[in-house]
Parts: sequence; C-alpha cells; structure tokens
Amino acid sequence: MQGEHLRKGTWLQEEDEQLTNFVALLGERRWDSLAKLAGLRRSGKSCRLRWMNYLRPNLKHGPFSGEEEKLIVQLQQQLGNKWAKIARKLPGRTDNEIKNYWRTHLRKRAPQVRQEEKVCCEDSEWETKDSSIDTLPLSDWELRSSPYETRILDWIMQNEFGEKEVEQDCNSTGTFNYSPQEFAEGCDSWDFSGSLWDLN
DNA sequence: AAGTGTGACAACCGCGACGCG
DNA sequence: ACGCGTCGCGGTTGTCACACT
Repeated sequence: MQGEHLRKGTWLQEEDEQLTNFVALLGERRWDSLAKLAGLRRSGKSCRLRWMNYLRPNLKHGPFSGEEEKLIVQLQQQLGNKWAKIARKLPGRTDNEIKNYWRTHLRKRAPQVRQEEKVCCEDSEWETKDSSIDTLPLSDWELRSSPYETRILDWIMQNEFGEKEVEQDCNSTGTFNYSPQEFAEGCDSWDFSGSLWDLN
C-alpha cells in the first residue's frame, strides 16, 4: 500500500464497521497489517487511533461529570500532561478526549476548579485520594486500560463476541473488500506462521 | 444575510521506546 | 550491536458548528 493512496480525514461508517469487525477477528494488534487485510486505505496508526478513541467498547462519549472534571484537574496538577496516565484513572475516557477537554474547558478554569474542590472537599475523600493516587492499587478498570492487559483480555473476550458481530455486520453491509467470514475462511491460505500473528 | 471569531472535537504528526530477528 | 517494524504518547492541526457583529 503506497502512502499516496492512504485516506485521511473523517472516518466513514463503512470504514468503522470494517475496522470493528477485523479488530474483533484479529485483536488490537499489528495495526498496519490489520489495516491492509481489512482493505482499509488507512495507516495502521490511524486505525489504532480510531479504535482506541472512538470504536473501542465501554467508552463514554457524553459530557464529563463534575467528579471527572475535578479528578482531571487534580491529576493534571499532580502528573502534568501525562494524559495516558490520567486516562487510566478515568473509566471509559481516552487520553485524547481528556487532553481535548483540558485544553478547551479546564485549562483556563483549573485554578477555579481547584479552589471549589478545596472548599467542598475539606471533609471528603478527595483530599486523601489526592495524595495517594500514585500508590493506589490497580483497579479493575485500570488493569483493563493498560495496553498490555487490554490486549490479553480483549482477545479472550473477542473470540466469542467477535463471531456474533462479524456475522451480523456482514449481512448488513456489502462494502467490504473481504467479509470477515471470507477472510476467516481464507485464513488457511494466509501465512500466519511466525511472529507476525503469534499471540505470544 | 454575510462575514468573522471562537469553541469543541476528531484526526494527524513526530518522536521515543520496545521487541524481535 | 544494529536495523526494522510496531506501538504509545503528547503536541498540533483541521474541520465543523455556532455565536457574534
């Protein structure tokens, strides 16, 4: 796939469906190869970003709650612009989403939010959380949010989930270069041996 | 109504880290 | 040790919608 043929810009619904199906089939890995096998004219990076920030299951897309807002301000103050780390403390939120939210909503308001927080949380748990964030044990979410743990867990879950979705989506769209079933059936003819597709 | 400014969000880019042969 | 492919992260840009003049 040559660079000049790669699509950029907003993702189409068909592309989302195609990506979702192939991630369900192959897992969150080898994005460049996945993009090619899925027939997506996108870079692997672009596919990964789209999946991580928009298509991944269990993502929240609504507005941030007051508690989330406070936590972002608190963590930003403590960790700096370590958005990935901050995102692991906020279930269902992505680093990109938090980063954007910070830039557009909180950066200017941060001192105010911190002040409000100080007042309203003097007798609450926030104070103690603040000083112990780095030492908190990994929550279930945090564990799942780690890129490495996520891969393992999602691979396990997606084998079953993926099959259902694949069948349903394939019947509803006719735009794939390969349907996932066709792809799966054709897997025998692909050389998946070696490190490229090994799970370990 | 038309032009301009601004906010919000999606997506891209560059770079460093890591694993593997 | 080195090169290559891949991934993750943080900064930046592009685009769209809406408000304002």
